[in-house]
Amino acid sequence: MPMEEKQALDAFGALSQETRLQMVRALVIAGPDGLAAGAVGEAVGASSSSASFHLAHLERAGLVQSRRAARSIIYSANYDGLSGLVAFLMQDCCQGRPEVCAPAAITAAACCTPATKEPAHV
Amino acid sequence: MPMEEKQALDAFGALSQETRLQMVRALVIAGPDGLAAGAVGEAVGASSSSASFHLAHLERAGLVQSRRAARSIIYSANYDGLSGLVAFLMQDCCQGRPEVCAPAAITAAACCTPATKEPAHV
DNA sequence: TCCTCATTTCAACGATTGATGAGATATTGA
DNA sequence: TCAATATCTCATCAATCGTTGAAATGAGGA
Repeated sequence: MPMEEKQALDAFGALSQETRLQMVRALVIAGPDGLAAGAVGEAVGASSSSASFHLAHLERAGLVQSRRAARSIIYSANYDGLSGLVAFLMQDCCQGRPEVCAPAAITAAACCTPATKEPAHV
Repeated sequence: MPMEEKQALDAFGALSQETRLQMVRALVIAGPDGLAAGAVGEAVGASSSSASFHLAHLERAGLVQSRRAARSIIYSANYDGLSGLVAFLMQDCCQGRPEVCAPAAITAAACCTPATKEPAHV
């Protein structure tokens, strides 16, 4: 199910900024355990204030989520949000045009290790 | 092959604006024949000046392309650019994480009419 | 050539964005 | 309770963005 347009606009806006794109990458790589806000900031070379600003932006956009752990706030990638954005891009924005979706399907199959998941041939 | 990061940032920025997102939709629906600049502007309710501004932005981002036809300039969706962006999102940004790619693969399979294209089981 | 249509370019403006540093808030441990 | 740590919030400021209307460009038809 594709995400709502408003949320998709926010998500695109969130990913259109270099610092935030790097943050998403770092958090995706970190996996479900996530990283503390400070660690994310350090990973992308942002001040604590700037890191907080951008992480809040990403959270508002539904691309990451946070939880408190002791003194730290741990951020982690929101996989639903990310895959929802991919789905939006293919379905809603690109209207399911085979010219867009077919190459995307090939990419998906190639990049997410077909062995992990059956092809889901609908 | 994923697009370059700089271009992806531009593309995300281009899609983060309502008028431009609607323009892309209109052009994807219009298909390879495209629409004249004026028609795109009318479709999304933008002045000629504003339409020109946003179409130029989309073209810079590699999401649409233009050609002249008589007095009109015809814009059309750049399917390579769009599918490249989907690929970037899955591969580069999301690092090929199955949590992101698997749902995306299902979406791709479901939305682009599997009958049109073999599953490309790589 | 002159006129008209379609589009782009330009300058001005208000609104939004991102960076910075200071200060506030929340949690832990002594 | 007090001090230390981790993070967030706030105010400020420069830069970028999007809109508007007027003027410039470019192509086609009389």
